[in-house]
Amino acid sequence: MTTQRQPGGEAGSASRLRPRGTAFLLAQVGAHASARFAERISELGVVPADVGLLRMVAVQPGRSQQSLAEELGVVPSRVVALVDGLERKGLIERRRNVRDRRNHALHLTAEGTHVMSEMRTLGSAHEAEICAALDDTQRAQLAELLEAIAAQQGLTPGVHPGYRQSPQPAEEPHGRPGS
Amino acid sequence: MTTQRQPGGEAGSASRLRPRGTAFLLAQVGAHASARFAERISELGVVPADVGLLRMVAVQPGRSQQSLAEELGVVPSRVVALVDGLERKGLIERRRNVRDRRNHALHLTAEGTHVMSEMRTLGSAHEAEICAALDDTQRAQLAELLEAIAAQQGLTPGVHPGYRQSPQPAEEPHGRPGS
DNA sequence: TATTGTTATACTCTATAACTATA
DNA sequence: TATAGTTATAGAGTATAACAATA
Repeated sequence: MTTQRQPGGEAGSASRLRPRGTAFLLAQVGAHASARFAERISELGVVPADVGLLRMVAVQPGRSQQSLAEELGVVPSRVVALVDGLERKGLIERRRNVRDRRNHALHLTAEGTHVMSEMRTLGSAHEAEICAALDDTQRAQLAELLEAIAAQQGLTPGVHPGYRQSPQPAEEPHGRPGS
Repeated sequence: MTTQRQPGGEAGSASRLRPRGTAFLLAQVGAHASARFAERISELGVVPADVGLLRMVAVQPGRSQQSLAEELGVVPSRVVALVDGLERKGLIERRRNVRDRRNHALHLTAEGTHVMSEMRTLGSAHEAEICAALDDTQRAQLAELLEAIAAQQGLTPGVHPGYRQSPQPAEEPHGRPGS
């Protein structure tokens, strides 16, 4: 079937045999990795969007919802929905800040801490699965290249762009399936 | 912009110690690439989901909706919606198959062909933007590593997993004894 | 009866805006 | 008046299932 070669090789005449660009490969493999990760964590009862929020609260307990919204790049009401879900599942709890009672300080519950630990285990398995095709040297190489791109593109470390609220273009409805 | 602040920088030793996994980086950079691509093509009046379908019809004119649904991994009704949109935009047309009148043969219009050509230009610019941090050798290296992963993971060349209908459990059925 | 495509419908996700309670 | 959070609402995206036309 398609002869996949490095870009920069011979410019394919037939679009059928034209090698996929690196950017497409990134999107394709990245979406696959996301989907597989989502599958894995579903057994913990959480969705991908929960994970980043949980980790932020774990790293910095007592954070306000506002600050999370800002760092994740979503509107506050979205954080409400996410925290609602996590609270319902018993992984997180809201505590009124005594100094400013408008503020909700977020903390992991014992169960939440446990889930975070489980998540680390799943994360390792996930990592192994996705990189199964590569040896250690290649993995290091890949990580280095990706980090260079991430830095140059101005991505926030640890924050998945899926959180970012899509700027609604004037004309076309936008959108984007998987990612 | 080169060095992004780590959330909880000074205090969050835990997240500092352990660099993001390669799988996460893949998901992050991949989602970013997808989002930027979506932004770019929006000026052509199409969304990412349109692109794969357009390309398939371009490569193999006269295809049935059924065959597209199968290859993309979506339900037929989804193809109806996509083709509806593309037909409304004047990029594609349905022609009744004379032999089997149940069948709709899909073809690009002149405008559709033009848009495909524009898309190739945008694609090159996109590629250059995403890989701006890398030199030619590194780009080749990256493509090679990604192709190895894609092949080992069984991804269909040229098909973005975002199409695939994934059993998305969404917000995990309540009642899940999270305690 | 089986197959291609379509319509009707429902459900999830997520942003906007109005609202509450503090300050 | 300003801020943290919440609720109400609306729109896009996408699957399921019933349906129509054709074979």
